Amino acid sequence: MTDTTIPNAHDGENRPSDFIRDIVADDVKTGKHQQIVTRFPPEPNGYLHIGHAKSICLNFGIAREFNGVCHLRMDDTNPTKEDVEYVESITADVKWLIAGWADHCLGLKRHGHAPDASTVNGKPDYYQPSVVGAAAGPLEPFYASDYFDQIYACAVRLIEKGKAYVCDLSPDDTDEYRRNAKESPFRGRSVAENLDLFTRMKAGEFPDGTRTLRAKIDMASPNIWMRDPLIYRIRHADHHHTGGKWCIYPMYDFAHCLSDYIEGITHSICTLEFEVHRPLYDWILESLELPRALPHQYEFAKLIPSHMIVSKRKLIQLVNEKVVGGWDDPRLPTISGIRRRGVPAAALRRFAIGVGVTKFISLTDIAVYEHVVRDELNAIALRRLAVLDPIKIVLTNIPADQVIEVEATDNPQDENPTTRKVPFGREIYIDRDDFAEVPPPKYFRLKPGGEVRLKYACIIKCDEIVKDAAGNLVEIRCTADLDTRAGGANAAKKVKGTIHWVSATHALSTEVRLYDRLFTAAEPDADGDFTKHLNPNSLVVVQAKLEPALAQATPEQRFQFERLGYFALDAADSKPGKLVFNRTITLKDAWAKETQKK
RNA sequence: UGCCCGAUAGUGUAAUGGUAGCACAACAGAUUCUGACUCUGUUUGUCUAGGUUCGAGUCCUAGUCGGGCAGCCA
Repeated sequence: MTDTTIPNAHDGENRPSDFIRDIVADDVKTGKHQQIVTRFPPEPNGYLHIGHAKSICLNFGIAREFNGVCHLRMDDTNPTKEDVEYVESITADVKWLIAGWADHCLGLKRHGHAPDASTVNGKPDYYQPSVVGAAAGPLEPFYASDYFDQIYACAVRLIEKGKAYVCDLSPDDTDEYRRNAKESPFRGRSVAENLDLFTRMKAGEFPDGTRTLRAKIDMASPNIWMRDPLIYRIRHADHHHTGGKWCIYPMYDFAHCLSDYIEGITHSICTLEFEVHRPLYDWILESLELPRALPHQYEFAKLIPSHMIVSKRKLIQLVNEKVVGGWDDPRLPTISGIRRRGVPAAALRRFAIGVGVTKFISLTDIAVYEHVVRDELNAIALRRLAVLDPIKIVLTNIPADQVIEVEATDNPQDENPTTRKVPFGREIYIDRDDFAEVPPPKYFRLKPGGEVRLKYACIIKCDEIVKDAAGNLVEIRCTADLDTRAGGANAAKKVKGTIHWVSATHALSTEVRLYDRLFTAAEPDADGDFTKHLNPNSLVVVQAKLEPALAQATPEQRFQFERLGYFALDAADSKPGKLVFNRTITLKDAWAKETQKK
């Protein structure tokens, strides 16, 4: 029972430790809670992005390490901004990210189940239980909007306690009064009058903006959020989840703490900007004199990755202005985009966990992200041969009708690697970069008169280059030393360079999308105009030549096109017989770095 | 301006009063049928000033710098 041993996080990480986990561990040790319950509460008004991934991994990670539960909850209290499209994408993205890692901690609720009402110690109580794992009947995420009845009842109770009042001040005046710590003239209304007015607000008697319900706290507080904050506003608008039932909606501060309480959340973890709201969070829950244990809010610094834009407003701008193809464009740091790009969930998790949890606002170098993506892919990607910018080579000593099958390793990182057969013959393609008519110093690929090894095949020697009338290189003629094949008499012969190739007669001609960073600046929005720093080469589409085995690629498979990078099938645009591959990320390239030095 | 929060190599993050570690990046080298991976080595750090203490990155005070909040958004 007092066993606080934390299982090692998977994904190659040691057990993470941070100030929030320390608090949770302490609460477990002192027996403060029977079970740890966290929550991930996105507002369904946009797609989830890499920053949310950190929050998801934190909340689900804690649930997972402490045998707890993490609720997925739509924080949907503003009907004018939210939409079911986002509910669906958010749910899918969360499930993808935690699959195989924290599925067993995902807390959902029975479809349509309303909070249980009861009386505990003479006090009214509401509780919405979660269901984890395989359950009878369909499950769905939690919705703050499912608690509108209960939240309304809490507002009424606050009025009855003399701790809330209906205010008729205009929006401008409300702001003005709060900034100047001046009490509203409606602050002294009687309980009866407040009750009557609030009932009529609910009934739809008043237009938007004419009245609000405000908590009566302390207009002299140095903390603005304690200066009689608004807890309900009038909004005659249909809600994506509750339809036309309501015309008043609770504000975040009122709805969030109550949603946490109703769901039995123990640790309510949010980002730093809510720190100043914490006294209000506590005030509401304490003022209501609720019978069960209260949740507590803890704040951490959100993830800010370099070379990316994660602001919802700016992401929407990129989508709406068609700078990218949609919310799931592989260049976007949305979880949908990252998935489509070919990044494994495990890599995103490793990054999201690896950046750590602190209260220090920092800029995380995208290189850290790129490193875990490469590292994860290196372990699982099937090696394949592909040529992105083909130039033809004729091996003059191999007959035109001869097909030689060579054996290629699927992944040398495996302990017992599997192999496949790759066809090889007289005409092949190599990448244009792998030949230099006038080679720079330390160039050890193919050059006139030089030798190079064709990966998995044999060493070839460049005899002659063929140009067209305009002087463009059209063909390279070489001789192949078949004795240098694996198992051959000269197999051990060393040459400095090894390059990739595909058989011209067997190659698949396929669209490959070469993605690169969307922004060239580390902080694209530092000067207020992130569009200025868009990378014009963030997407380059090529018609590539691929080895035939790639015809059987599936959307889940990850590939390393040898010496080039990691690639995955584009699940959205690939059709049978017409495949599309996305480059997830290039391999590290010491040669490119070397040539840039000059 | 008020209130709140923060500050450890280039970047991020450990050290919970007792040897300042780790990862990424960078650089040099080894290895290599991927200029990848792997391996070895190198450079670089406790914001400042006082104080408490045998001992301070850690505790206290002041300052400096950075950030958040001041929506009928979340």
